[in-house]
Amino acid sequence: MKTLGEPKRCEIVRLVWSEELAAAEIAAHFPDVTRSAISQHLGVLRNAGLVTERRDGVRRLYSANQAELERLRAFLDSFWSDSLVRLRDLAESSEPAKETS
Amino acid sequence: MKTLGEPKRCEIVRLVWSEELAAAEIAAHFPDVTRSAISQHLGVLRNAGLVTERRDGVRRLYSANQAELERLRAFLDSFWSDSLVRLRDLAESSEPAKETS
DNA sequence: GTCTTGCGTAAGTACCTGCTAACGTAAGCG
DNA sequence: CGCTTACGTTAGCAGGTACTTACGCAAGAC
Repeated sequence: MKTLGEPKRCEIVRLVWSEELAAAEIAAHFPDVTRSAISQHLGVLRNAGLVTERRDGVRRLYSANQAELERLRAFLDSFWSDSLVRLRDLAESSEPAKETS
Repeated sequence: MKTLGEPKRCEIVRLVWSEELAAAEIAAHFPDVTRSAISQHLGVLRNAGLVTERRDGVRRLYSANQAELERLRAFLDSFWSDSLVRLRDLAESSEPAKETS
């Protein structure tokens, strides 16, 4: 979650979500920073397991790790749903007069 | 999103999601850090609009800003659904042989 | 008034991080 | 072999940040 907190990394994941892209192609989307910076971001994403790397000759193709991203999505879903459950529990315990005879 | 990337702030939001808590009560959940550190985290969360503050005499009660958190949830949902849409579009454009006469 | 309680704020520090510049490396072309 | 391409990696730096310590400030209690 902290990894995707960085806007550039978040955008990189979106780029490689549906299509495999080479490092240079990804870097081309960020004209304001050097390829080196993007390469480091890719290293962080790869280390976090959010993207996978595939070698094609001299190029390195990156794509999103759907499984890991689905895990993150599940965690975020639980974050909200658990909280809503607690909200409901609180509502039930604070307004018991309605149902109690 | 970056704000919730910090584990302590994430946990604080969970704590005040369903019940209003005073600053000292929140700090009590983090024995390893001083109240000052928690107070600063609360400042960040308040600044980000994720929690709201209510004065009660000398105490300050914090609760989660449901509206803002729902906005965040919507953004995260769009993050995934948009990506899935792009995946589908890609699948359609890369396998047109099936349907094309 | 003084004292305590509950909290925010300011200053200072150690650490982390995102960046650039320069270098290293493997693949392919001649 | 050298040369280029497409990368990663390292060193170093500027800025951010999470933390502690110390202080300030309002609300009651007395």
